[in-house]
Amino acid sequence: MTAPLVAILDDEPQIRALLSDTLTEAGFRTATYGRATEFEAALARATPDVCLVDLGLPDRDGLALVHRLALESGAAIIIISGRAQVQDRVTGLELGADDYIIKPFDPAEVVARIRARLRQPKTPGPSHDTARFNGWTAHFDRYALVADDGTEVSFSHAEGEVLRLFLEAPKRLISRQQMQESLGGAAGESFDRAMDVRISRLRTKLGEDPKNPRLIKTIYGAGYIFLGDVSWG
Amino acid sequence: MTAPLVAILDDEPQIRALLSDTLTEAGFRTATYGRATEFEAALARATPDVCLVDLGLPDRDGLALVHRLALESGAAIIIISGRAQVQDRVTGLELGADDYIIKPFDPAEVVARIRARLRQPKTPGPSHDTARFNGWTAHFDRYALVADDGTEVSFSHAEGEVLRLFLEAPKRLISRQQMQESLGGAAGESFDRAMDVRISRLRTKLGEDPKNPRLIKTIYGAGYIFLGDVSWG
DNA sequence: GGTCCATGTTACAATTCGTAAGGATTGCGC
DNA sequence: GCGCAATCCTTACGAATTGTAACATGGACC
Repeated sequence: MTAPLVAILDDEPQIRALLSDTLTEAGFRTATYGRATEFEAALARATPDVCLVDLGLPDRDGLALVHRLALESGAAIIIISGRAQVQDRVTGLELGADDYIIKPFDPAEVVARIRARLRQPKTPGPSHDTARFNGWTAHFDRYALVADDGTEVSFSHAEGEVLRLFLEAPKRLISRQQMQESLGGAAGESFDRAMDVRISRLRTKLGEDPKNPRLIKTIYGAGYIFLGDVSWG
Repeated sequence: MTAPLVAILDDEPQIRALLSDTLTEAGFRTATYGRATEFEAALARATPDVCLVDLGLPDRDGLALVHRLALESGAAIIIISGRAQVQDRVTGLELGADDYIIKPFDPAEVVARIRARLRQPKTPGPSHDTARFNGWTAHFDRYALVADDGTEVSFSHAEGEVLRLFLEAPKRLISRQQMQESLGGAAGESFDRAMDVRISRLRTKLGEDPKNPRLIKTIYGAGYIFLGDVSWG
């Protein structure tokens, strides 16, 4: 009976240290991450029982990450955020978070709320895993893209990873390295053109004009950016 | 599929009315109680899915009631209290409450937090031996699959193991390794194609189109995923 | 213009998966 | 024990996917 593992995702080192210390003291194992890509790469190996997620991440839309976690991971998800508006809390919870704690927080309460989550059995209920954008609807559970006119294109796992990365951080620059970390998993030496191929294939499935891509834009020397108005549902 | 029942226990009629109205609007059934004795008497008849409990009750120690509920009832327990000290929250949660909301509260957040609790399954439910999904009913006690039109297909023990694994985690990715561990038990060296065969046979029994399986999807390089709306009975 | 280098695309090979066929094992009835 | 049937694993080969290599394209800079 190993101690439950709590993953901590926050970009502020001080918060990470505070949470990690408190939770270790309370008898949990902890793993801390400062960036979403780092966190996601680790998810493939270790599966935490609880995830503490800060919404103000530099490299990813935090809510989209929460949504994905809720669907794919069996872990309980607790948002810790400085955004204290009721609307923030409601959307966070609706997207699949199990609890929402407001900064500044009391460590004792965090521990109590984690324990409350661990008392419950796992297995989050099934829900849809879809995102709409510019005439398309991506069904990640079915691995299919459905156009508004009804035509359906299926995509593979590798293509879905790329697509998901884009949809989780729309209108934001994604550097090549970031992408490699999120996808390849194996951290960084072997120069990889595999990603280009993935993107190429995804582009053709989206019906992009190679000369003038509207959705997936290449920023020469920097990375990629996904233009498109995404709404998860 | 009846709406979830939310029990509301608060001594202030105004709060009761506010909560009841909001929750009814949100699609829940509600039952309101002003005193603990009244509430406890009702528990014998109706079993609510969620209990909203105010701690400041005139006729009973609220925390003791929460503790008893947590032990005896399968319902999710949410405390709504004016006592805002961290210590209050911690003890409330430690005693078995699943959430703690501070007065004054925003009704929308209450709804969101109730929904978050309901997303979790109340019972792990391995005791049940039948499950319905997408036009089929699986009878694990009889090793038979019954279609809605009455046709019956029997399945073997090995096939049943796979089917049960899928039905217990619908719409979730099940990695190949996970499956081997759950089924074969044989610790990790000889990678088997046996599992593929099991799944293949199960697919044909479910009448899946090999080119386009709708229920059991293969995720190349990752595992399998069972799509389908499962309800155990 | 020309050159360099990042990126797009295509073709091919390696890996992974599906399924049919055969054989091993188990259980049952005689 | 023997025959038979059911179940399940293994083997073998075809199909799908994915990464790699090779080549083509196009921007940046002079």
